[in-house]
Amino acid sequence: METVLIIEDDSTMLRGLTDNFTAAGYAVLAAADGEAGLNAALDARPDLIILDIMLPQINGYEICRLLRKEKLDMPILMLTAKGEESDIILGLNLGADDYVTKPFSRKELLARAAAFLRRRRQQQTSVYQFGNFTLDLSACSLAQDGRPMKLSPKEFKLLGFFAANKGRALTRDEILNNVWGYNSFAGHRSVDRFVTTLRNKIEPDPHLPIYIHTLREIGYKFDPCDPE
Amino acid sequence: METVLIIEDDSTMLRGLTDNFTAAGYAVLAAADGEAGLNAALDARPDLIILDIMLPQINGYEICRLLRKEKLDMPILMLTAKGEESDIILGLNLGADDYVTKPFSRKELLARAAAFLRRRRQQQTSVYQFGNFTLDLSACSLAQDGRPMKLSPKEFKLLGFFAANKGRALTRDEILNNVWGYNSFAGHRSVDRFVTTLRNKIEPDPHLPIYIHTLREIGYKFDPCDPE
DNA sequence: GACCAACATTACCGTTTTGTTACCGTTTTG
DNA sequence: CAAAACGGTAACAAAACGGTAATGTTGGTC
Repeated sequence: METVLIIEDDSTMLRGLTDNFTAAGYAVLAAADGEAGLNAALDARPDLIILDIMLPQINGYEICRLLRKEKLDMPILMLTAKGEESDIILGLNLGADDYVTKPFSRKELLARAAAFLRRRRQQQTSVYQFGNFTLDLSACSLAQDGRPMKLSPKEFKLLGFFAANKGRALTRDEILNNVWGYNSFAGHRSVDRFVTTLRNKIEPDPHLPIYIHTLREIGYKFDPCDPE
Repeated sequence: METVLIIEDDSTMLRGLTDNFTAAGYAVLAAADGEAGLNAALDARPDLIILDIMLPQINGYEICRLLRKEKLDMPILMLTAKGEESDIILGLNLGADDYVTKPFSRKELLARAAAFLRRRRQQQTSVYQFGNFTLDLSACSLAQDGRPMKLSPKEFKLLGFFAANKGRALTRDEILNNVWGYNSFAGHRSVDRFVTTLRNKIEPDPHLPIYIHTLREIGYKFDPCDPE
């Protein structure tokens, strides 16, 4: 889960923001002053920081500068009552990524935060782990214990579909439509054949599959946990 | 130099922004309507886009959506007269990175733009190392063990694109759009041919590539580590 | 014009992939 | 229990795919 660190001295505001972000599905770290915030950032390495400018002791600008000096490069979203142009520019120049002035809409703040996190997520690849296998869709690679394995295009697509639907019962028709495509003429048995070759490549014992399970009369189910 | 594309239909505003950005040391591409903007973006691949929402024909949201669909991931800074919260959220959800409402301070806009470009610059290197090769994009040079090698312009661009996307599976379409340009008529097989000539120049054994790997049915992957 | 380099396209060829079939053992059904 | 249904899988032929040499095209230089 993605973690958001909120550094804000106004306790009402802090509680409100915490509620907003937890409700939106983030893990929230809250800090009421600059020092606590700085330590939390260094310690927990959150994915995003919401940073109030007006703080006791160390102010927001200073925190921003220190974080960047420590080579922490998560996005920082600054929050302030001031609407002064020069403040905004100062903040952005110190390495902040965005600037929102109070009073602000909670929804807008959440949307801005989500935009940063989405961008970050885009940059990292989609990887599935199961057993001692690592399936990386964006790199188009499968590795067992770090050793790359060779799969044919269809085998790869099929395994990708399985991994994306872990634990779900999949009919042959569903599999055909998603892996082969809607206007493919491949017959049902083709699925079986590819399941066999996949099993031969990834199952420790292809006759007692622990990843790809057969569901009689239905189809198959990919479930690394399920021993049945 | 960094290129900023400004898409804005109000000619006074467009001229003003162009002046601001050129004065700040950027190369500026200006487009007065959505279609021109879209083509300019696809063609020139600017480092940042300033995008007005209210445009004739195609509106800003649509442009934003289309750009992201084409896998262009440069920062997009939206510009609008509307201050509606729902508009801002819509824009950010469509893949925009920032939102500034008119009237805005020129300095603030420049500062926000600079913040994005600074972040981008941090992330991207212009010198790539792989094997005993050194590829320097800004110097437009490739050297093996310090000895310079000659590459044709397209070979160079292709290798640069590979290096910038190390480890990622690249489809022929992606490669064509990024190396050949969006409105090139080059066919898919042209990619193959250039890969062959590149391999002949950089691979120890072109038949057993260790840098540029073929991904059947997909395209290619540049991965100096991956032996497969 | 002759020449040349860069580039796009084409055609041919070897290899890999893939859909199907057939046969077999197992499970379900009546 | 026997028949039927079902899935596993080896074998095979057709199709798809990528490597690459040859060919055509363009644009620049002498």
